[in-house]
Amino acid sequence: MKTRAPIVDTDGAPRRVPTQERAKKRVERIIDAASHVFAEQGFEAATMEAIAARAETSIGSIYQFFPNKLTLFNALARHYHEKLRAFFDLLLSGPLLDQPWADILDAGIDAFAFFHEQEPGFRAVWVGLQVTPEVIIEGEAINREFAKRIETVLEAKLLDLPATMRPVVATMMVEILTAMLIVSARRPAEAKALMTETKALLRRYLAPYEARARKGSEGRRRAVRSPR
Amino acid sequence: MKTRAPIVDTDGAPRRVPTQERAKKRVERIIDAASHVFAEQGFEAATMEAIAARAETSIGSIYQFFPNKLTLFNALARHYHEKLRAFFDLLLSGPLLDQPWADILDAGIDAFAFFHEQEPGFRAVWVGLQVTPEVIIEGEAINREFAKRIETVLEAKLLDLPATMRPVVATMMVEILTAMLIVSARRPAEAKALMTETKALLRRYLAPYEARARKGSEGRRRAVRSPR
DNA sequence: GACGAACGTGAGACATTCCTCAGGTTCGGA
DNA sequence: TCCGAACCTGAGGAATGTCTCACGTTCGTC
Repeated sequence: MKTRAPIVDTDGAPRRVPTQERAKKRVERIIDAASHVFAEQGFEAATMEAIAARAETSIGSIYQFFPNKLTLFNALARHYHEKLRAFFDLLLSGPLLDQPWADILDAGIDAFAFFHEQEPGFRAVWVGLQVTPEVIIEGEAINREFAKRIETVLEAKLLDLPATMRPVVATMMVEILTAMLIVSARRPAEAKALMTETKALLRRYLAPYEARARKGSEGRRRAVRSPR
Repeated sequence: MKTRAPIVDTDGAPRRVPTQERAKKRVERIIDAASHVFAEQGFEAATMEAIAARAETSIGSIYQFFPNKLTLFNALARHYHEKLRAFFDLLLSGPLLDQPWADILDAGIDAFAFFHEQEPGFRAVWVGLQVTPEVIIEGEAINREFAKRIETVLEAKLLDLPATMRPVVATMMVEILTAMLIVSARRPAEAKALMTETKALLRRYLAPYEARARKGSEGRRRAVRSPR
């Protein structure tokens, strides 16, 4: 009989949780290796053996902590989602929010692009690229969360954007930025031009929603706007 | 899900070409079945057996005409590319080109969206979704070709858009439209709103490039350039 | 130092898939 | 009707992947 010590529910399958420092380090190495291999090969093509080799450990070790391949991938996804959350908390809690909306937009795009190319496995996680449907659903959640954050900025900065439209506009921003970052990654030569255009495009898209001082009275009703 | 044997695109591999009517019909059935299975499962998850079953034939028959899985997929891609080409030839040779640019844009988006949701396997082919890197490269080609076509429309209609910027702008249009169609497919409830926004977004993006009556030269209508 | 728990290993059980091929069937021209 | 070519079939070869498990090692505690 074997009482498998600390047992935890990792996506449904029971697996050991690392308690010793040694094991924690190993799990870290596995996640790091996985991020590279998944990024380079895609989910399907990536093999557990390749990940084990890159982590300089054995397959068995991986299965000590991750019950299966998909769980490992999801762990990786969660890992990046945490990082991204922290990243944006930092970004939006800084002095950036006092800037004009167009500057926030540019800075946000730059920041996201930076994160995008900085983290190896991030793209494999963020996009549902080369991945099973299950994972795409997982990815959807963070997309929506990201959009929600953008909504709060929209609310604060684009006073002429009706509240009911905020979700759609935020979704557009997230999806378009994501798409263009992927395209940029596929075409390094055009990447810079494409990102510049993306900024211009989003600016023009959002411009009509900026509450600006209008001279004279028009027949159209104005959105409520708070004094600043 | 798993790739046991090497998947290589041996387009030059010796394979029988169907001569009898019976075989032609079979090939058609295989392609049709493949389009459904690939669309539903993705490239990796789709199995040749599933395709054979759906085509109501045997695995052996598929291999009579297609040397391997990737070649079958590429044949499917070519199949859709043909269709898409014809579709756009029709669209751009019609009376549409005499309309204002914004109307062409809307009509083009609608048409593409229609094609997108009409053809089952098209999305699997158009997007490199759930597919090996080899196939993404293949898909890039048609993306660029599509962009090239858009460039000619830009040239004719958006006279204030510098020639040097046309490639970038056309690429933006293709990639953004594609991305939004994929998102729409993932979120049916929001699809309509997203497509409406996509139109608005692209209009605002392109608006500055419209040659409009400027002070001094008022009254002269926008010139519609004759085709080369 | 002793000892149990946690940890690490990797050969191999098991599963799945791509693709082949030998043998049978159908077609079409003579 | 005959016959060769085209066609069709599906069991199985070969390859490769996921995941297990029995056994060996290291750690933490007393």
